[in-house]
Amino acid sequence: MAAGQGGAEGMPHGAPGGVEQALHAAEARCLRAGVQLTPLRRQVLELVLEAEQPLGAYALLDRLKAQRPGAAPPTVYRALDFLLEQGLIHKVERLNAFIGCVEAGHAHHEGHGHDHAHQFLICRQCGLTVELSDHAVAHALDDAARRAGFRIGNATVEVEGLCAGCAAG
Amino acid sequence: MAAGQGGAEGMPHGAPGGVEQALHAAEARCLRAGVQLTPLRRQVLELVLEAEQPLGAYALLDRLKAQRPGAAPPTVYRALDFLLEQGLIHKVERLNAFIGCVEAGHAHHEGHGHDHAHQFLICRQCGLTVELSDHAVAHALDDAARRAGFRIGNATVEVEGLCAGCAAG
DNA sequence: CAGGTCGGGTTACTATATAACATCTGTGAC
DNA sequence: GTCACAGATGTTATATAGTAACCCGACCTG
Repeated sequence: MAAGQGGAEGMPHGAPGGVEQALHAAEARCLRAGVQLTPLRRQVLELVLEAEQPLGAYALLDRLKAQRPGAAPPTVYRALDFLLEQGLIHKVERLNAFIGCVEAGHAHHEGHGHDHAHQFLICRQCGLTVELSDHAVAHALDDAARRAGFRIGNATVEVEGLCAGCAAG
Repeated sequence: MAAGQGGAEGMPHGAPGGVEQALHAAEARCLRAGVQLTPLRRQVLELVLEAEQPLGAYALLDRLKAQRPGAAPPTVYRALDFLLEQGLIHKVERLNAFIGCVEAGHAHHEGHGHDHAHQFLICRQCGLTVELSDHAVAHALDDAARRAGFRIGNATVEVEGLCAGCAAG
């Protein structure tokens, strides 16, 4: 929970030290939700969290095979579906890839977890992907949708651009 | 908010009468841009515009085959790439599908066309997909991205929810 | 005509995702 | 104990989405 208490906003994923901690938080959360973070699911989550960038399902599958030779596409997709449902990871639609949810370990999200407003910034050059939880964006979107008569559910917000480093370089 | 003078905002796609008109606008626009809206590209655009919902590339391919028996995946993908570049259609990432751009025919977009801020509202029940051009959303996103040090490019904003009809029914 | 660009045909392939069925394991009913 | 069930995973096959590479013909230009 600590890790990035508000410092999480705008942090790149894959901060190496935080992985263990995030796994423990995920365990606790699943326990409380009454669902099972099985060894397989935990392994897949770990692979996602270890990566510095969003990973595709087949990239995950390749890595998973090192530990589980028998792994096949359904193996990884089922684990990913579970992790998505629990709000432990997100899918980046533009990349067909998966990334750990920065907010997953935060106490104030536990309990309603898998629905927090989030946005991704994706650097077109270096691939850096940053998760935001910008309230103003979420609110504007909510507003616009309501004006159009929509009752809104999950939103996919992904911006492609250049990160500070690449823009400077 | 020009064409349809505010009326276009929030309109469902596929208004049947408008297809011919949109095709003519597209022709004029391509002429001005110095690019060719060839018969194939025009056919694909027509198929996209005729549909009431976003269509996948292979659904388009099937329909295209009625007119062009030899059509293959590259046939339709190349046409779609062109139409995307010209800003005549959009891709809905969550559906891997394509839909006509509501703004394409608007005078004030011609000339810089393919980059206007847009958002989609997608009804999870009936599939109704509505395109918005909400300034507040675009601005909030721009802001948030700039604060994170990103120079922003294209944004994908897609909200899944329930349309007015389905929420009422 | 030589050489270029562009649109499109054709073949083959890669990548992403899911269906359907089989197996195993734990739990509660009886 | 064992029957039945549910959940998780294994296994095989297939569906869907997207691209690479090469060719050819039309057209334009020097």
